[in-house]
Amino acid sequence: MVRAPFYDKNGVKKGAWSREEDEKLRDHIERHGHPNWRKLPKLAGLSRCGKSCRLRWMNYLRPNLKHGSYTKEEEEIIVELHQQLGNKWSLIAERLPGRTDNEIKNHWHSHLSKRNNTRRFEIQVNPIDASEQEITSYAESHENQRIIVSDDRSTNVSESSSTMSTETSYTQENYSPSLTSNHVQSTSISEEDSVASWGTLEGLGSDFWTEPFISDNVSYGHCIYRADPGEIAYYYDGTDLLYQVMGEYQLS
DNA sequence: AAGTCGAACAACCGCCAAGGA
DNA sequence: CTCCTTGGCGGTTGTTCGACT
Repeated sequence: MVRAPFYDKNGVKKGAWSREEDEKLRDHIERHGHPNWRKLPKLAGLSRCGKSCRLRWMNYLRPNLKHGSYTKEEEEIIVELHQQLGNKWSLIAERLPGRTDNEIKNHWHSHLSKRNNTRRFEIQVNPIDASEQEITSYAESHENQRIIVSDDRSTNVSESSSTMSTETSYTQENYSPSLTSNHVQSTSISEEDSVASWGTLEGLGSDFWTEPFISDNVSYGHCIYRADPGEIAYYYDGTDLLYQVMGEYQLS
C-alpha cells in the first residue's frame, strides 16, 4: 500500500521504508535523540530527507504507538473531538494516546467521515398520506436520529404555503411501531447538493455544514423553513442535525 | 481465472509559524 | 526588520489488496 522505493534526482531515497532503514533510524534516535531532523539522516547513515525520517519516526517507529483497529470508544472520541475542533488532527491525537494525527486522519477519511455523512439525509414525505406510524418507522430505522415533520403535513395541497409552521418531533423513545413506509424514504445527499439549496434558509450562515456547532438562536426542534410542493424544507433538530424534507405533495 | 473498482493507509508535498542569525 | 532554517500540520497521492463481476 505504499510507494515502491526510488531515488529522486538529488539521490534522496523515497517511498516505502525497509526494515534495515527502520532499524538504523530507531537505533540512532534511541542513542542520540533527534535534536536536528535535517542533519539526522546523514548521521544515521540514511539516504532519506529529514522530513521523511521525522514522519517515519512520529507515525510508525515511536515507542508506545498503537497500530491496528480502533475501539468503539476511540472512534467516539474522534467523532466528538472532530465536531468540536474540526480537522485539527494533531489536537485530536493528543487526546488519543498511542494514535498519531496521520493515522487518525486516515481513519476519519476512510471510515468515520462516511458514517458521519449518513447523518444528513433527505426525507420524502407525502403530507397527505404519510401517517405518524410511517414516519416513526422511518425514525426507528435510523438509530439515534430524530425525525421532525411539520404538523400540517396532512393539510390540503391547495392550502400549503411557504410560511413557518409548528412541528412535531418523533423519536424512538416516543414511538416504536414497526410499519414499513411507502411514503417516507431516505436517500443520502451530498454536501454540494445541500449547499446548492442554502439560499432558502434564514438565520444560519452559509458555513453551517462545515461548522461543528450550531447557532444559539435556533431553538430545539425548530422548523427552519417550510417548503412549497416540490421544494426542499429544512428542519433543525436541536442537536447538530439538519434534515431535508422534500415537499412532495403528489401521490406516487 | 481475469479484470475492475473502491477501500485502506503509508508516505509525500506544500504551506505556515516560530525562532535564531 | 528581514531572511533563513526548521519543525509541524493538514491535504493529497500512489500503491496494494480484497471484494465483486
